Amino acid sequence: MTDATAPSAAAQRGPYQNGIRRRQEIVESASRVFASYGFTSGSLRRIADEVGVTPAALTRHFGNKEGLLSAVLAKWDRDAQLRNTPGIRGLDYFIGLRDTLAYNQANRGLIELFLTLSAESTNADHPARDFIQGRYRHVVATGIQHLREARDAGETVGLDDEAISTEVRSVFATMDGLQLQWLLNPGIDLIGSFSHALAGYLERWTGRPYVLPPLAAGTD
Amino acid sequence: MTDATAPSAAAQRGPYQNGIRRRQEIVESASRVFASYGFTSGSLRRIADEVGVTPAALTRHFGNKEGLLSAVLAKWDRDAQLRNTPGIRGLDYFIGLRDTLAYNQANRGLIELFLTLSAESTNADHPARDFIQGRYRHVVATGIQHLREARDAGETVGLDDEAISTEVRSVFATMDGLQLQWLLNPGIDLIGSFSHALAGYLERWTGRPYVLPPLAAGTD
DNA sequence: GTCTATAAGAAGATAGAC
DNA sequence: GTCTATCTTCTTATAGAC
Repeated sequence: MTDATAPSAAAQRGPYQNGIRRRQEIVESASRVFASYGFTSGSLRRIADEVGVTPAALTRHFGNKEGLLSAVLAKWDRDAQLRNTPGIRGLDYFIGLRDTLAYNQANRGLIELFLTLSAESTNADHPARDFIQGRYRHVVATGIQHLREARDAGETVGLDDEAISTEVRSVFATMDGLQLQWLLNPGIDLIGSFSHALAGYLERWTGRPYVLPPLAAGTD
Repeated sequence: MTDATAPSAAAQRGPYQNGIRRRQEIVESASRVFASYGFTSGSLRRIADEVGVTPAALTRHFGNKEGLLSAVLAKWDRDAQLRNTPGIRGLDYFIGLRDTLAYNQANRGLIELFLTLSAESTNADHPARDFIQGRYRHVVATGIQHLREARDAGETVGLDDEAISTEVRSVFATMDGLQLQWLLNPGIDLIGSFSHALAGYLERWTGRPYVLPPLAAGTD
């Protein structure tokens, strides 16, 4: 396929334009396939068929299958960084987790990819194990930092460092577990259930009833 | 399925003794392999190698790979029934979840199997999907029943049916999420973290501080 | 850059010997 | 009951044409 469709203005006639777009297509397709079938069972052929090329084109672009997985994880990390809003701190960080959940619900593949790779990473020699472990460490560390900040600002009652660590882990556990339930049964109210549970955590931390502001619409 | 009846006293010299024992060995090995690699990626060859037979022997016993999975799930269900202690009701049921967690921690393969199959069952046509969905439905229904019983006995404050459903789902979500964290990082205090979170739920339900009795030793 | 063709191997499953 | 041998299909990866 020569693909000599010289596009008009925007597309420069530079030599690597199509290759870059093709790479993006492949990474997006690979994300879907790995999310659905896992890394081991998700085949290069299926990805290639989705994109409309042959498996040889994939190994050409990414060296081998693990190289493609690395590209998928790198993109995941990059996208997560972009969604990160640095202005939110302290207890507001946890309230903002509902927006994360809403985003995940609208992008089901993200949850599937995390869960599938986590399950596979149960094996010590899985290529994504370090990434998954590191990502969890980072998320928990961030949560701990924000809850400590809230405590130091006097917004909480009776939380020592150990309790903070446990509470943060429990919040993310509840979040992950509800996402798992939603994957298996999309009929459940994911946001509502988490909001309910989150209010419970906040009430315990602050020692007073907590009213959650409604979810901002259009979080897309 | 033939499902030969259990041999009465000592090993009768009946003709099927070795076959039955061999079946058990295969199912146990398959549970381990499916837990580690998933159903799709866990191969008959690996299971056969573990047991010390050829893949042909496996298909001979169970028809095909799905038949072997069915046997694994059936055994899982049977074992779960045996651990079920029918005397525990109401709020005590939730306190008893810590014992379940302790058992799971001592039998890591159980958690791996559930998580791996859940992740795979994300695909609508996975052979274990109905089983996993049904199992979750059953667990949630049981929890709802016990929490309602506690409410009707006047042990809780201000819980309508919808809140009960949400609370029960959140408890199991926290449990599953902590188990996932423990699989990825066995260094965390699984029982302690869950006990802490569980106390929070119980305090919210009963409206008063809740002191959890220590975990019974030797839950094996 | 993507293709066809192909290598080298592992998968599930079957047939028939013992 | 379990074996060996074999079938078909699918896997990742490479070589070379265009």
